[in-house]
Amino acid sequence: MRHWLIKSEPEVFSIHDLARVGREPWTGVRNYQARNFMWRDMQPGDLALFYHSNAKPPGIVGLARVAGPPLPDPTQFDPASEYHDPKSSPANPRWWMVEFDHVATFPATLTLNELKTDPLLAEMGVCQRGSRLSITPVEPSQFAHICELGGTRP
DNA sequence: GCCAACGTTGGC
DNA sequence: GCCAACGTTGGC
Repeated sequence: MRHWLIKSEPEVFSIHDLARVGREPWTGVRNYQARNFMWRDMQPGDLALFYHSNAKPPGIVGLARVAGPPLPDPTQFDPASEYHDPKSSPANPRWWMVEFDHVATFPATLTLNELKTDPLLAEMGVCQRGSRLSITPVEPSQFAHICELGGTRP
């Protein structure tokens, strides 16, 4: 099993929204690197850290699980969607997504500042200056450490 | 609101 | 294929 970190702006979609709906299609990713993670590398059952970006404070707020295989992101075919891609077609989809299930909500945010000041976590992608990728792989040891700090068992 | 980082676009 | 311009992300 691999481990991941997924970013979401809580004003758009928060860990509480995920807890409420239970399962959410991760639509709207329009970066090839992040797409490849979902399309090629994620397996059903993989666990992900749920990260709130553009939040006060930013940080990890819970856990999610990859619910199934990659699917074509339907928003790419919808002319009314802000994620519409006229260069894509249902016969040859360009953008893929997975669905995430809610696993846990941390009792408190594990803040970016805490991640950066922890020697075991400071190397994580999300801690690096200028990191903008919305999906990044996480080392199993880092994942386990974060679950412990977050007071949560996956 | 500022701005560094980085991806994308498009002229050549 | 190069690279300047531009747009977006996201912490601060």
